[in-house]
Amino acid sequence: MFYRIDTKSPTPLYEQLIFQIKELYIQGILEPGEKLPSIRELSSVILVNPNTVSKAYQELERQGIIYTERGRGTFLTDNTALLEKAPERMEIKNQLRELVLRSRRCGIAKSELLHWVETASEEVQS
Amino acid sequence: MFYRIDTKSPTPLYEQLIFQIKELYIQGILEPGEKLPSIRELSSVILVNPNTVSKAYQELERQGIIYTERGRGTFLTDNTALLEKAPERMEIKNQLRELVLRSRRCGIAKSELLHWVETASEEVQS
Amino acid sequence: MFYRIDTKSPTPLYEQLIFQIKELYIQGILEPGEKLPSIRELSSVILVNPNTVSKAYQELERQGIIYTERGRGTFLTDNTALLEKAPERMEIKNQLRELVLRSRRCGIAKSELLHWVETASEEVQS
Amino acid sequence: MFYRIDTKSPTPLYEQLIFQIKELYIQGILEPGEKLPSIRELSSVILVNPNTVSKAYQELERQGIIYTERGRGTFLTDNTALLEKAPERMEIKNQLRELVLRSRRCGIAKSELLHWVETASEEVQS
DNA sequence: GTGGTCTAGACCACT
DNA sequence: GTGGTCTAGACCACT
Repeated sequence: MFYRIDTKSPTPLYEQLIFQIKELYIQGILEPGEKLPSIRELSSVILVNPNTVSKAYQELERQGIIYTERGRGTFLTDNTALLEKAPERMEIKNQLRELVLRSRRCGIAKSELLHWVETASEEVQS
Repeated sequence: MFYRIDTKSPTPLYEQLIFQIKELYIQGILEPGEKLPSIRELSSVILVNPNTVSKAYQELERQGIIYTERGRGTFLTDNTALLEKAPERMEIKNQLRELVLRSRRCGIAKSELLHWVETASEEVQS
Repeated sequence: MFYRIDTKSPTPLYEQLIFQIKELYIQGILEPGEKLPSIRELSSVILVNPNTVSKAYQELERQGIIYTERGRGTFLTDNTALLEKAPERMEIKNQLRELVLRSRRCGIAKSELLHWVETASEEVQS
Repeated sequence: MFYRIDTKSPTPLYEQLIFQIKELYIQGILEPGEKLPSIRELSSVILVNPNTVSKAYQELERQGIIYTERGRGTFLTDNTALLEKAPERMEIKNQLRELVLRSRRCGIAKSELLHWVETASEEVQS
């Protein structure tokens, strides 16, 4: 199975799930229209509380990545916007990794990088 | 005064203080050997509990940025290693800001960036 | 239960906890992967404020002895480096006790021993 | 001058003074009967509050190393017991330094050594 | 329930 | 006055 979460990571489990499903979708492993596993099924597979899976699905629905049909299940939308941006996402992700590497070499702590992302995000927002 | 914290930010107050003092030090506004305001003084200036300032000072001491003299106060060390890396720090910070901007344009959420920094950090560590 | 602290000792409570958990781990009484009691539980067992236990846990995490899973609890890492050094630690501890005994016989105060350890540590560091 | 104190050391200034005067006495640099500098004089030389010097002198007097004559000054006693134990003191000090070195090599923190000295002292006392 | 952060306030040793 | 430790208790996100 390709769903996997790391309970030791500082990233909340439900966010890990969100990122993973998005990633699988962008990489074409999951396709538009495809049915996702039910909350109970997925929670038993990845050994996580059903509430955690539910929270992830709700957020994905809010982002327009999935939709639910009462009684039938949860399905991936045909989100072309997201798919089109896949290459740029990849690039940003790689450049971020590059920066993390350089940071390590000059002794910048992870907490500092995270804080810089926070502050830059706030500036951009306003 | 140049110390300021933002109670609305998701970054913990004590971390904001750590980052700020480091930044002031790197920019040369605070100089090696200089005495920092006492815990009580600073806490009354920035309207924060003394324990919060204390936590920040203790972490800075752990990082070798400051040292304390019992009954006398807290002073900045002569941390040449940190000062020498100032330009590269600046550059990394700027490139990070650039990435945040680009991310915004293609709809990547802040939480996603934070998670990528987390995962990249873990990979680098091992 | 094996957790116990001495409020009359000059060693801070949180340090006593750190030393004790490390000791239990090294002696194999606590094992890698094992879950430590929750902060609230332990604090109620040893009659200490939760913040004090928290401080000890955070320092142990900094030392790589334990890790925390958000919302789940605190667990012992598989710190082989520490376990391998157990015999030498034991030996050093014993020889230290021997020196303390001899010191007592020729009227050397505890404070003097502590100071010698301090100064020797500083010399070694540089 | 041979009196020197280190304000950055975690050892209290008045204890540093005590240790230093004792050391100078044991090494024969200060001799029995010799007059020590007055509190005001010494405090101005080593740039320390007079109260700190006073506290050191009081403790040395309590230990029978010095005595004061009202209006004349402070003098070193003829403490043969202390002088006779000088070689063993030296040896213990050296062995302690050796242990500190070994500790460093197997990652034992200074705080741990200090704690072991504390606990061993308590055991011996009882 | 779990740990993380923060406040208010006390007490202590050292200067 | 200075930092260090500790308590009591609140609030938060995550599970």
